[in-house]
Amino acid sequence: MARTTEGDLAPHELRILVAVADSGGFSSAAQALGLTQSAVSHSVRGSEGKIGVVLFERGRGGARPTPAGEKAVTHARRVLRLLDVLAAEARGAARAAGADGVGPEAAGPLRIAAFRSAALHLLPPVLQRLRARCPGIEPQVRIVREVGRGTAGEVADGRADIALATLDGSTPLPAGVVAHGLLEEEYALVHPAGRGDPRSLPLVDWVENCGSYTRAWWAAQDWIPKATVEAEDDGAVLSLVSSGHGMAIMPALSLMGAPHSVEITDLGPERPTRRIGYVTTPELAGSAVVRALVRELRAVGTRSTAVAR
Amino acid sequence: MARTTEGDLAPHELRILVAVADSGGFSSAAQALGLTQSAVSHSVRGSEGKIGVVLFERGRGGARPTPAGEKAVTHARRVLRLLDVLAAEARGAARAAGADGVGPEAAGPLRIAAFRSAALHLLPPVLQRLRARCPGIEPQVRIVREVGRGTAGEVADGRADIALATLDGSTPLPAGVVAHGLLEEEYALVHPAGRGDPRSLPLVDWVENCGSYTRAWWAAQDWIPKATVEAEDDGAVLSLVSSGHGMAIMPALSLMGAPHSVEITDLGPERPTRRIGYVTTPELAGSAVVRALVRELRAVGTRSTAVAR
DNA sequence: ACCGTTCCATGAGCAGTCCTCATACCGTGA
DNA sequence: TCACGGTATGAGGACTGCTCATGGAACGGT
Repeated sequence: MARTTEGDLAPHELRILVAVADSGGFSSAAQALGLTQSAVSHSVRGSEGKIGVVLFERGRGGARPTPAGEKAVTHARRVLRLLDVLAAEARGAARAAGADGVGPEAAGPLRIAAFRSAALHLLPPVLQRLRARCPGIEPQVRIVREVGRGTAGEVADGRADIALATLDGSTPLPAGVVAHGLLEEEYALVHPAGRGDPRSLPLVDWVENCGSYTRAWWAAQDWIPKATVEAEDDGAVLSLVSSGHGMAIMPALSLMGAPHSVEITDLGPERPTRRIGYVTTPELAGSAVVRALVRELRAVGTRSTAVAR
Repeated sequence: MARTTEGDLAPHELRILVAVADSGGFSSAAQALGLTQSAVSHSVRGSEGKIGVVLFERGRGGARPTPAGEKAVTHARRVLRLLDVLAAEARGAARAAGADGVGPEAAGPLRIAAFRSAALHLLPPVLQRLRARCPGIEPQVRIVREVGRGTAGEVADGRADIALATLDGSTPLPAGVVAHGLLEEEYALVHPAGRGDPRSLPLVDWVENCGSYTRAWWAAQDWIPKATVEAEDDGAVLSLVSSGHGMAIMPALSLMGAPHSVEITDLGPERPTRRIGYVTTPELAGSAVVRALVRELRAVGTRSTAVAR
């Protein structure tokens, strides 16, 4: 008799599944984990035996997850994270036995995914407060471009615990995550200082800038820019503008710390805005570390929503 | 250097932690798991070493979890359950590759906690539909008294996947669970048939009956019962009433299938109601088995909210 | 105060697990 | 055909996790 169910997958087996999915092959997964290709092959075969299902299609280019494999890898990431949380919260509970709520006892690594301007201008004060209040938390910030599934995708795939993301209604959230709004960020016009009418300059745009926020505003204007040039990211846009090569409509966070060679003008009461929020997984939303960060985000984020350097 | 973090806990270690917490001692846990007391002792010590925290206070009479141990055991139950779900969903995905949504491919055990009247009168048709649609799911219903943390506590502690609970605003939900409403259940007056004015009889109450639902209604009445007697549960209440020893204000579910020796009278437009909903953990909310049950709950629950035998 | 009971702790030894090394296999492109 | 990416597989060694046997500590009855 071929026993179909043999037992649960051990953490190291889960890690191997995740590594194979991430790296796209047994050999590269082995390298990433500091193991042998053979060990990975044996382990995956063993996991498949335990579940009773083929998890990866092996081929010339490596290994690709089957539908069952996709499910398994997604869950594997969550289980691994939950194991981390288990240890971290148990340690925290031991430190401050009895004290309830999110206090200094929250501890452990906290993986944050953020788009560039949030990581540069929104997170620093938040993390400073967090460090002061919960010294046991070790925040790890990873900058992710807000393209494709963006920062929220990192959370959905288990690569981050919480993401700072732009929440527009048009692009739907990945499945299995929850989002909450933090602040409404205002757009402003930025152009070279002391150069007269910025309308004569080309508009500089960048890939991550989601047009849906500003489209309505443009439609209400009685002029359109003569030309549009595309830059790598919002930092490059600002650099282009400051050197006099164009003007741009940029969100407040991207304009923090802008050089004095640019002028920032308010777009008036009808200015476009975009919604910034955080995204996390439901099972992490209740964990002490995530709750601690969210509290600081709320405390800091409610101010400084307007344009200011 | 004493390395504080050594690695993740393996499933068998988690199982041992849970068994120790459940059985209240190393020896009994060993017996329950078919292991030696020595193995349990070694394993727990190893887990404590990995986390870096004492998880159980040992003493005569057995072992009791420390606060850290409580957290660890709760998470352990969830991790173990998530591992089950991983395997079950991967198998399901392999069976119906590509088909999305909750279909017949959902499979595996589903642990349901319900209060008495819900288990007796609400669940049967739901489970019948569920069985027809998802034959692979094996529902396990456990009746839990709605006292203390009630059915929701079972979910919070990882002993159930989903709970049917009464959602009143007064008693807060345990941390780390999510709840959704299903139906508004109406209270009605039940009294012995053909006995004249029920107001002359004592009011029968029972422990699980949360007074907060009916308090406002009682305050609006121009009479109060002469006496109140307490019964074990709603079944006992109904039995007392049917044998002529009193009258009661009971929710609709408890009155389904009431004998003809009792008379049920509507309390009018201002009648009290209580909210019935389900409670689950965030990480299970997206799983196929839970989603399948919730869909049937919604389908069945939206009817039959009024009193009817 | 003694003993018996009932817990948990600890050390030694054995069995199974998991990793590595070496090698075989398979499909592709020059 | 050969070289070159990939994975599969078999044998052996280190390690882990279990059991057995024994020790220690705390209580209760006498």
